[in-house]
Amino acid sequence: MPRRLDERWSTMKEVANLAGVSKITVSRVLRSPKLVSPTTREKVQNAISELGYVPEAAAGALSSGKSQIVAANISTLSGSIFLPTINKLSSILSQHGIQLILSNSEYSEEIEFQQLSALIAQRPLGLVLSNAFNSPKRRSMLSRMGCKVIEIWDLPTKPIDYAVGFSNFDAGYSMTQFLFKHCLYKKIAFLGTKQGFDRRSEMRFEGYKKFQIKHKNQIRTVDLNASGKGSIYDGTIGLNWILDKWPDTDAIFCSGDVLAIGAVCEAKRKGLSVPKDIAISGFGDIEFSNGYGIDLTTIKVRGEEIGAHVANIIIGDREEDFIENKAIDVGYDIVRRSTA
Amino acid sequence: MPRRLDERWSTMKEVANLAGVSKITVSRVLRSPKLVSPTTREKVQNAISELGYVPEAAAGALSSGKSQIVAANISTLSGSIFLPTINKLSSILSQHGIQLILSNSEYSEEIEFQQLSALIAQRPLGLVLSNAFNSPKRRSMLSRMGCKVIEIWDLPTKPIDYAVGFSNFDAGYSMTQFLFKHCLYKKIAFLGTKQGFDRRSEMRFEGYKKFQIKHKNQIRTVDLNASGKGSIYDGTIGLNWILDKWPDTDAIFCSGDVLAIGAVCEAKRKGLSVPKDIAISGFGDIEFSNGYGIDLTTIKVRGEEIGAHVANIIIGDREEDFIENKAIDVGYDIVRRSTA
DNA sequence: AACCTAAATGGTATCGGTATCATTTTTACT
DNA sequence: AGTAAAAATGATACCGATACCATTTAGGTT
Repeated sequence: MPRRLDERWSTMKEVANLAGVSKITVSRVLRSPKLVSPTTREKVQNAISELGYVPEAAAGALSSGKSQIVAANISTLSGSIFLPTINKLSSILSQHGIQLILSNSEYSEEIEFQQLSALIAQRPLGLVLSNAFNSPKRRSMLSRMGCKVIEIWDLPTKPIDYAVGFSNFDAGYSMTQFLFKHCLYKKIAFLGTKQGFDRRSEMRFEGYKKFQIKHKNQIRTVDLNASGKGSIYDGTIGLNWILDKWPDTDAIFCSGDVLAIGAVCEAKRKGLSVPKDIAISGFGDIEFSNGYGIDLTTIKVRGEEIGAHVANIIIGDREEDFIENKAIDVGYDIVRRSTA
Repeated sequence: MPRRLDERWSTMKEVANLAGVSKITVSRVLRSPKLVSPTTREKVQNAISELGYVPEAAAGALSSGKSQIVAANISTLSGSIFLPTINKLSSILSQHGIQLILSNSEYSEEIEFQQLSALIAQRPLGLVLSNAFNSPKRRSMLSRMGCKVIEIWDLPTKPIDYAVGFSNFDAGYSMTQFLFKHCLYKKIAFLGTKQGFDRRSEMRFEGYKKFQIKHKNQIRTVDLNASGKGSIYDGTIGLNWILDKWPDTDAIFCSGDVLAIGAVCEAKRKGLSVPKDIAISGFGDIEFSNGYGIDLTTIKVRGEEIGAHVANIIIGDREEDFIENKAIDVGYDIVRRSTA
């Protein structure tokens, strides 16, 4: 009894019949046309377009054991920080007929785990993660993945498989150093998430801390965890908290541009001059950081480049190239504009 | 000869053996646990966790004829306008074990067509489109989809299947009316894409035009097509072009918030007072529109609500509810802040 | 012409699940 | 207790492609 409820799409068999060949030949025309004679190829292609045949990915995946899917789990879509990466990745992959499955993990750990299972169910070619998942349960799942696991936007000391990013620790250290040594601010505070939600932000904080300790500077930071994830509003609050606690602060290093924009705005609202009264720097160099009055001093990250590298890893056949090059450092730039 | 190159994942058969049941029972435990006795269910669940079994989506999809995938093709990821919608959609779907495939169509028409084919190959449960695809070839493909086609962020007169959005035409008309009748600006210009790239923007322009014609007002607009897609920079240029051409313009309705922010900024840079010398309004109410100094008058769109509706349409079993309700209007709000 | 190699094509099993129907076991009721 | 209905479980075929091996055809050589 036929189970095809949906008769809309013709099958490879039907194409084969119309073209007067066997279905394996149709398969060859689609996957390795060079093995098929030009005459046959044309017959088959005519049949394909006549029937409007589109092969069913699930069948191909099952049969070949390889899906045409890449899964990306990023910590958040809002905030736009990952957009250039995702955009670029998706563009390149789609040119190779590979689809990108996107999921975000603004969830409890349990649900996150379910999500991971759901992604594994797709048996993707690659799994792109923006968060270092380090719980043993996760690591064990990931190491069994059987596909390329690519961690992005950071450089873990021990990548599961591949990593494309830069050192958030170094970035935090560099910016603090830049503010201290180059811009000559002496009482620098850090504003941003320091634990839990965003590990990359944590690492930037650690970089800040290291520099401050090394130079025997006071560590000035407030806890934003409860309130927020780096919104503009968080920036306005954070600035006030810091200035309340340490009124002589002369620079604030914000762990994200959005926070920084909020802080700049709030400083101006309070009648403070930026950077004369208080210098502010950010991280990310999102579109809004430059132009229209804000003109933020920040750290520019090459998000698109990360996406392109990830795509190459997934598509690349010459895996040997990466034997010792599992971690790609795309670096970052400190961009000095007018806020610091 | 076994073809399972990847022996990492155990199969349903292996789970069944370990639990001492048939594999169809394992399938039932996963898909309709109520049909299985509690005792058996537990045995099976133990086997599943012992083996770390994760079912293979491709096999299920092939066998059942239903994938657990929804495909979304949106015109652009950058610009962040669709983010709340995608975010919400993805969240709800993932709670139901459905994966979201994302592709963006910043491509030539031909490649776009290939993309559509690639999406069809996945036999998705639903196809979400942010652009009204109207070429006959596309429509014929889409009508054969055999899945729910959902157009978002606009309300086409004849939806292919479903539509969730609002009338961009009305929004354009309303904002113009608001500026004219409520705010009493008399020489209103429109700044934005008027053809080609973004149909929704076109429709807002048409709304503007209709109001202006009806009230015998002059239509003031410049062609941004060549230069841009609505960046901040486009806003700065656009403002100048408009003021060069019609120096007595007293209000500019920008077809997007980012453009509007650019325009506000440029106006201030030129020493103009906003809104006294020139009023500016936007569209979208993105996060950056409010707060920190910009405080833009704009049209607020309920992007998340759109995502939620889309998810309900896809998940909803009670299809009857939608017999005559194929188009859901989520509306919009004009938000008056300080720039107009 | 005979023969050999390479190119082109086909037959069959199989991937890992689910649909369908059949069978067994349990429950409920006269 | 006997029997019908319901619940639980299983056997088998099948979804639509590809892998593997076998076979046919074309092309070139001596």
